[in-house]
Amino acid sequence: MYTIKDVAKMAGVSTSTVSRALSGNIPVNDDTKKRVFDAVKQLNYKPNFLAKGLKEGRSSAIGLIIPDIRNPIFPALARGVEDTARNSGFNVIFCNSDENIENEIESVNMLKNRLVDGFIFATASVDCQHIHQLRDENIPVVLMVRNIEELFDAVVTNNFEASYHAVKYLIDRGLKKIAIINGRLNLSLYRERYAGYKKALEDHGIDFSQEICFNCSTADANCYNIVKNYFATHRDIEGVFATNDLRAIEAIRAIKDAGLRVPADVSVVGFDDIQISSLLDPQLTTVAQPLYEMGKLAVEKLIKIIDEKGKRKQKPEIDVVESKLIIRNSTI
Amino acid sequence: MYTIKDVAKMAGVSTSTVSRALSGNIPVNDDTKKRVFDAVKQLNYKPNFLAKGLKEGRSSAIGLIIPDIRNPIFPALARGVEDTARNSGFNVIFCNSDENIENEIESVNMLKNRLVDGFIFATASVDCQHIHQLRDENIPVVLMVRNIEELFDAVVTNNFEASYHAVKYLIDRGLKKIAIINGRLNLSLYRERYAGYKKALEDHGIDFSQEICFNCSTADANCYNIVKNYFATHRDIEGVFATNDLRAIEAIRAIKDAGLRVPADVSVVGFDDIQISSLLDPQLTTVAQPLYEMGKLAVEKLIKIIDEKGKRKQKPEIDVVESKLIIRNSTI
DNA sequence: TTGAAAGCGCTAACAC
DNA sequence: GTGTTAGCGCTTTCAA
Repeated sequence: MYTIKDVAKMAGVSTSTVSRALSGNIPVNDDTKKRVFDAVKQLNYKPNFLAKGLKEGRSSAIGLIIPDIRNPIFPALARGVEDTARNSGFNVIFCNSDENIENEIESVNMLKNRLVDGFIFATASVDCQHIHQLRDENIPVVLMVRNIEELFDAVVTNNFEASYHAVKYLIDRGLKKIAIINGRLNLSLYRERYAGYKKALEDHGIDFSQEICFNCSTADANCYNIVKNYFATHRDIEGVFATNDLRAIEAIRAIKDAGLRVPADVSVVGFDDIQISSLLDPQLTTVAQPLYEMGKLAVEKLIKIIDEKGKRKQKPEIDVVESKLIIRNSTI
Repeated sequence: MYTIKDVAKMAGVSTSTVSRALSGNIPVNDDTKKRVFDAVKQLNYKPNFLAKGLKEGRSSAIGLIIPDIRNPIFPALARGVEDTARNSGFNVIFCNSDENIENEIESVNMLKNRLVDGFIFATASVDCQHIHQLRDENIPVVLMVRNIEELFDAVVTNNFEASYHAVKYLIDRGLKKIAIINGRLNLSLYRERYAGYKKALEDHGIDFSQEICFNCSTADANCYNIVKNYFATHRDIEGVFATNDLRAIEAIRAIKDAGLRVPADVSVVGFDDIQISSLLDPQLTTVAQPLYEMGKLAVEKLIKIIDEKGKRKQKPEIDVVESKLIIRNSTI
């Protein structure tokens, strides 16, 4: 590995001239510039990011903190993040938190020691002092997918409207008794989806019934049993709005195993459009979130904040992207 | 952010003493050690990894280079990598290559500039000069999932045996005409799976027929059409061995759409046991790779090499882990 | 057992 | 337009 000194020596200039020539935006004589570039090429010189980072107090790296990359919505987000970061010269260090605040704090601390230039979080809502602290230390933060009380910059989807339209779609198809399978209601995204469901019922004169609001908040695995148990004694539900695709898939299995057909007897709508949803039988009608795009937007937002650093930030901005209903075969 | 100087001042010692106390393995007077730790705690001092890395020529970070995190086998691997790396004090910087050698080289160069301590690759086989070069520069490398000619340390699965047993299982169930859906045969893992298939047929006196060796190497999407076209004019295949789950899922859809039943008319076996495979209808019989474990092993191997650095490595070691057939409902 | 000092590779005043 | 120099925060000789 050659250093800037080697380049300087070969080009017959000082290291600062090399530094300036390489930076691009500081005037350097064309002739010396050429000599520098020749030397760089000949030695295949690559600047040491650690030295640069140490000097500048920044690292051209961002931290990505998500619950678990194995959860099918995160790969696309992560990919959007990585592509976009790379295009701007950033690397991404990724950490899984398992929704555990201790893990999250540990990761944040490690990444702070690395002088990452900013953080992207998809995190649980409760307990976010560590994020507040980042803000207080003037370290850029953007939340993704999961919003916390409008306190931070964020990129989220229009959960309320998307859910409203998904449920409205079922209603428009003539269905009246429509169940919802909720997720963890301490996440705002699930509260919003729940609210969209209720509002759609209300706007179309359908009574809301707590009895058919299923709760699969703990682990997705339970969803199958909850739905199956219900159908063991009731056959009245015509439609199911599942607040994510995994729950929709579980529900479909449960409905089938209860001896009913999807969509002939029961229509099912999911949320997320994870990769597998189009491969199922029946293919899942679901709300597609632009996950890759959200990751991209989150990084763009973060980099803007990084570049503006110093100027004290005003009110946080929440970017809302549009999710759209993809109609496939799990609904009549 | 406090620095080692602040700690030194508060503890009334020199920075070198702080450094020694913190390092743990250099003798420091118990009393001064205590004063140092007190100061560290009081200031909540965290060492700057960039400075440490610059000095030591290492960064406590590893590079993870995979084709695409959205490919369902990679999240579990990545999770295994991250968990294990973190437990040893390493962060992981992840890069998607899209199987593109240019991207891969670019990522490698960026990460080298960051002085990552080692690389984990899941990469295509052709053209691996950049990996050779890493080795020549004495930068630790471990391959994962995809092996290249036994040239590098690697963690792979027993593709040949696992495929052999999967096909043997179909044969044992009384099936004779068994097709295979191959992947890109320039990847050794697919060549091995193909070889396992052939050997199983041969050992059980079944003629091999090129006509029912389907090739879905370009894009998984074609798989549906290839299979459907075949079944449009033939009804003779009793079993299908798909060399990954996505192809198995496509095949099942194609078989169903051709008016046949799975598994009553055609049994289908997949490979990988991606998350969704147990949620399908029918649930997929498939070969489960211990993906998380493989990621874990790859990191353990890498860290061992990092720790041994300097000692010139001998022959590369290939760790082979066992994949196992999971019998579910897509086979009779 | 401890401190002073050099230096990892880079950038940015500051001089000229 | 360019060189000299200091210094980012850390570790590690070298002396004491």
